[in-house]
Amino acid sequence: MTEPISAAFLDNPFARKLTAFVALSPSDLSVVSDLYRRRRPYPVGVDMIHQGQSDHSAYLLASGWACSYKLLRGGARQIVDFQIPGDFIGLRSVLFRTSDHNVEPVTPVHASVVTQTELLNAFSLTPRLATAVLWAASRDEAMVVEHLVDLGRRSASERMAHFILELNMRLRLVGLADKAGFACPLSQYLLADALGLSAVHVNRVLRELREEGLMTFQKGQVVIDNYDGLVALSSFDRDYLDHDGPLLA
Amino acid sequence: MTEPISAAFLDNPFARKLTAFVALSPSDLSVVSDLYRRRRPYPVGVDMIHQGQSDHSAYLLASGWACSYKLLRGGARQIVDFQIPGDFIGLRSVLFRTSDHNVEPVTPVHASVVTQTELLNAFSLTPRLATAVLWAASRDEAMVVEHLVDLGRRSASERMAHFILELNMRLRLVGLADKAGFACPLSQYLLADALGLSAVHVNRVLRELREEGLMTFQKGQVVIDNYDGLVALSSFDRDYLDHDGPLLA
DNA sequence: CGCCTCATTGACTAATCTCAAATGGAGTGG
DNA sequence: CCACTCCATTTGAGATTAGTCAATGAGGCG
Repeated sequence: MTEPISAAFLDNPFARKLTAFVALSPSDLSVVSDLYRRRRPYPVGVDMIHQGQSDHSAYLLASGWACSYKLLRGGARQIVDFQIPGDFIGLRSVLFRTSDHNVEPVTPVHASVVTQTELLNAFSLTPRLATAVLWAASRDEAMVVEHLVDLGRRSASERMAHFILELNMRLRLVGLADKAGFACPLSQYLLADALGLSAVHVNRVLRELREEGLMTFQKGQVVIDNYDGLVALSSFDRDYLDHDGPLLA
Repeated sequence: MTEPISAAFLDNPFARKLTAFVALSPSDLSVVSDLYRRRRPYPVGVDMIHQGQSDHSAYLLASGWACSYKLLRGGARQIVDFQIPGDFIGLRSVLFRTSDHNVEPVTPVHASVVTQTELLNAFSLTPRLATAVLWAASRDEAMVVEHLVDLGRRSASERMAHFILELNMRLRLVGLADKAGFACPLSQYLLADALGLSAVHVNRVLRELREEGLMTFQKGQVVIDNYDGLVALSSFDRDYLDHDGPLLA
């Protein structure tokens, strides 16, 4: 029941993302397509992964956005990362049992559950797929480190610019953005929790960037008015997003 | 040439750390001891791992402290993590090829180089050791996430308190600290680069914590005057430091 | 001694937060 | 269709946190 490769490629962001790194074989692609076909909806407001839970399943995000975050005493929260179509959710919690944070949908989401057994099974059957998945995991890790640098050493507007550029690169990989902009369902509160700012200040920063002709984020749409300007402002260096792959396979 | 286990345990921080997680067999311990015996000195001021380098070797830190960091345009730097005796340096760069940051000694260091081949070899020969090492890697990752939360959502004094408590827990695991304090070779500049603060503000925060009877950091010595007070201030939760182990082995 | 680096402190400045209020859809019930 | 509510966005004013600049001290070392 293998579909034509081009079809799997077109509507399956996961296949699209992974093939950007390794040339997957038809049998690899059919595993991916099987997973993709199994997707179910998850509503906003219900955690997909909850801090400290023992059920270590992972998800393959087919459509919609999610975020992983930690809550602090006092109600504050820090968003560690956003997940977009094609991303693995909770991969580390399956590989490493590190589910010390929550994951919840930002928009209504379609995702396929992957159990630990299935994943390890798929790894032994399709080593190239395993390689590709581990590559994706190491890329995620590099993004967390870069996020840490953002919070520690960049100003609010640099952070915002850097964040938007990173998101843009990630979305382009799955065909959901181009250099001119993309649809973005994140509220200013979500941006604030990710960038370590207050929502009020996020609003001011967005206005500032708009008035300087760099980018416009309104009504769920990011328009990049001056790409090079944003790159210069945030000293964005895309290297960390397309490094070499993993060795363990 | 296997040494008595107690000897390996006592002067080898790496064995000490790993045995806190899995009971290593005599043959596991002899592998660890062999590595430990191979250690060489590395002076302060010379990078052990340099951003973008292609030689993907890792180090086992036997004595001294190191730090991994990223540099920004403009000279600012962000320290991602400190490495203390018993820690792996650049483990991820061997497993994942993610050497997108620098590592340099903070004090004169003794460490053993581990090549990729050796590591993978040791993994297949001593699976329990592999399990233990991957556990350590996933713990490191949890620390990076917690560090990110620090920078994004905690005030300067909360950050400092949290940092000191985490360091304390880590050092206790290798017998270099107890609940009352520890020797700490970090300058206020290093603390600043790790905590995303200016050195001047680090100094003020330390004074404040001292005056409030919480902790005293002077002359390379951290004295914890009020442990519970620090825990309360920083909402420190040690769970992320002793979670369950990895599944891949 | 002279030269470092690190720690300490004060005075001032800049970035960001908090509080508060106004605006503007989008949906909902009547 | 209108009144109403809810929620995200927007803006202003003032408070707070943390940064910058500058000067001084204290210890280590050739």
